[in-house]
Amino acid sequence: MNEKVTIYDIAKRLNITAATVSRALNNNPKISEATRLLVLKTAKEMNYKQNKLALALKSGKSNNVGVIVPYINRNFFSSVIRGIEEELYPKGYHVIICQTHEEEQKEIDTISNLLNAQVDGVLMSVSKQTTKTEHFERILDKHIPLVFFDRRAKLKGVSSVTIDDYQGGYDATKHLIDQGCRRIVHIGGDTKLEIYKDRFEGYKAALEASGIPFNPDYVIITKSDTEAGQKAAEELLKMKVVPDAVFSSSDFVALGVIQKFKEHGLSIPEDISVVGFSNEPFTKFMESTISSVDQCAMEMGRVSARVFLEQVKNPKIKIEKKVELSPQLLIRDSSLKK
Amino acid sequence: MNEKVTIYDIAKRLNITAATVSRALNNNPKISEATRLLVLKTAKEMNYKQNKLALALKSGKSNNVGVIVPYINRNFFSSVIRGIEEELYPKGYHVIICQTHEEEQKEIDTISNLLNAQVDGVLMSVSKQTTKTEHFERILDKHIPLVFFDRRAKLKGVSSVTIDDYQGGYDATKHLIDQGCRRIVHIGGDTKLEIYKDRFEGYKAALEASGIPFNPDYVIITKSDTEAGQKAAEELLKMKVVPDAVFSSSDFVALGVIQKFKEHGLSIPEDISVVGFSNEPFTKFMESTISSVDQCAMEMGRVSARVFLEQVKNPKIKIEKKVELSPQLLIRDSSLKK
DNA sequence: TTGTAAGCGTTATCAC
DNA sequence: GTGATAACGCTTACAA
Repeated sequence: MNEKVTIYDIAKRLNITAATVSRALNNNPKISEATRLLVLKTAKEMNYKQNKLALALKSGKSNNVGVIVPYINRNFFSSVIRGIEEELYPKGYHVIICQTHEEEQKEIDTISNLLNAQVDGVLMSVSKQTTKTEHFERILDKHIPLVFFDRRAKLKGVSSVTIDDYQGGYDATKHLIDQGCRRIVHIGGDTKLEIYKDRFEGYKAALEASGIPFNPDYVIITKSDTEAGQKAAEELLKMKVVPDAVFSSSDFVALGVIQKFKEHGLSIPEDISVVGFSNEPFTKFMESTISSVDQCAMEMGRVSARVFLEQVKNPKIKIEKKVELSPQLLIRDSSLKK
Repeated sequence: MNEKVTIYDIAKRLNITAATVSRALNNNPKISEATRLLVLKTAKEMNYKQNKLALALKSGKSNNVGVIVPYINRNFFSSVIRGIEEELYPKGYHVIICQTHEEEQKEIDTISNLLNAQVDGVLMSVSKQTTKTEHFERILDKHIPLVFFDRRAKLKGVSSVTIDDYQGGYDATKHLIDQGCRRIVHIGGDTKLEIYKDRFEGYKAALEASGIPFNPDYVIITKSDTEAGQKAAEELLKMKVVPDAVFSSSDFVALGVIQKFKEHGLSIPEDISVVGFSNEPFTKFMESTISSVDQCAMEMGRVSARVFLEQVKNPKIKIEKKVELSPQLLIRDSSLKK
């Protein structure tokens, strides 16, 4: 009972041909109801399962999509992937996971691999190191749908799903201003990445809208971990006039900042208000919770999947669809003065 | 330049046959060095890429493995998957992700799907709802390697990679005893799941080893979220003699317990010590950190992948390999008295 | 309505 | 050492 049953086995059993079996199984109209039912019945009896690989080779469609992220065990990315999987599985697609470790070369290799494996689409978030675009073009050359989520490459004709990072930065900063803060620091990431640039721009715009002059000394560009946050906080503590708020593009950095400030006896948010970005789970589990901007990760995954499905359905039309989800500012203890 | 190049195209160009091209590409010894190099050169020139699907159909090996978890965006599972991916990618395997949402039917469907897709192996953590084993046997019938990680089904002849949950429960409880606690509560999950049963057994064994009588009233079986922890804490607060320690099989429950206790003015760990399980990221980010038992998620993924590789290398040998990793007790604020 | 045969891109087994 | 051919399991013109 463990050997593979093919349509030939069914055909042999019924003294018909494999083509007929195939037609019956695929509800091809050009077949008599009688044989159709008979085939279906015996197929079930014999425990026939379609070999997707043969189908894939024949049709050129593997029913697999590749999803490429820096690291899969980062909450944001695993949540996006969850959304993608939940949207695509019911449509018969399987999700192949690949990690770049933020390395451009690995991204290039991975794409090459996925193309060899004949994936029907690639959904990805670009690695931080990436500067080239040739490997993306190789996907487009093959007319395979490519969808960027969150981090996209500068490339014409490619769809993307992001949040409005500018708005996120604006809202966060505006909220701090509303709380009475005036000396608002921004700690961000490398502005070569659009997401960080946009958050930074949103920050500046909010300052300007409130008539607060932009101070370049109040901007720190650094990595996205707790340690970087602590170091940044040390810098801030050295200033003649210590800032009264921090808007960070990373929750981890926000956490590091808070830790260091508390260590120095400052109160959050009374002395310094802090808002992070990403709505990492820990921000709401902390004893004193951290305000953050939610990135709608699962929704981003779902929407990315839908954009892919649209493109795969209309292969001729080359649409560049840019979906921008609305980020949500979550105001919590770290920035809400009583 | 975007159309697919096959070995036939190369053959045509060189006026040789596809078989020869194939041999050259696969370093088959029965070929002259001259043609080998020539083929390799033109293959590169023409930008030939092997079609993995054709190879897969021919060989019966897809170079894909299915990984099935309840939810991919749970830190533990995404970390295991990261480990699996990092171990398997260099060996040429792709990881296909599937989620069961803890539903048995979805687990059954998923396995059926993966088998149709001719995966070379299945690595999985069993859903909480699962009671049947037929769907696992279908994998074994096809002689496809099956590896359980963390949660395994009761099934002979299947390899598994787990942590020593008994030891984890023992260590956590012993630590609480060493801290001077005597009225130690255990909050666990459904003991139908081996992991919860083992942690519970470890707890009991540690009590016994220290001559502390086991008290059934000190055992609460519940779900694994913060709310459940808060409810459990309320029950404990109603007791005539309030316990002095809690060992929880879940970090989320531990968090809920701590929140509720603090709400009632109790100090952690002075009044009640708490140890959780899983080493969820938030446990070490909290202002007052939570002790927990680390489950070596990434390592578990790596090892699971290696067990799969072994089995796939020796298809004849039917080994039931049971790897048990050592959990690591991480003592933090919530249980360490000054 | 059903059968025949070609083809998807490889590799493997024969011959030569 | 190279070529011809079959085979993996399926779908689909084209015939019948």
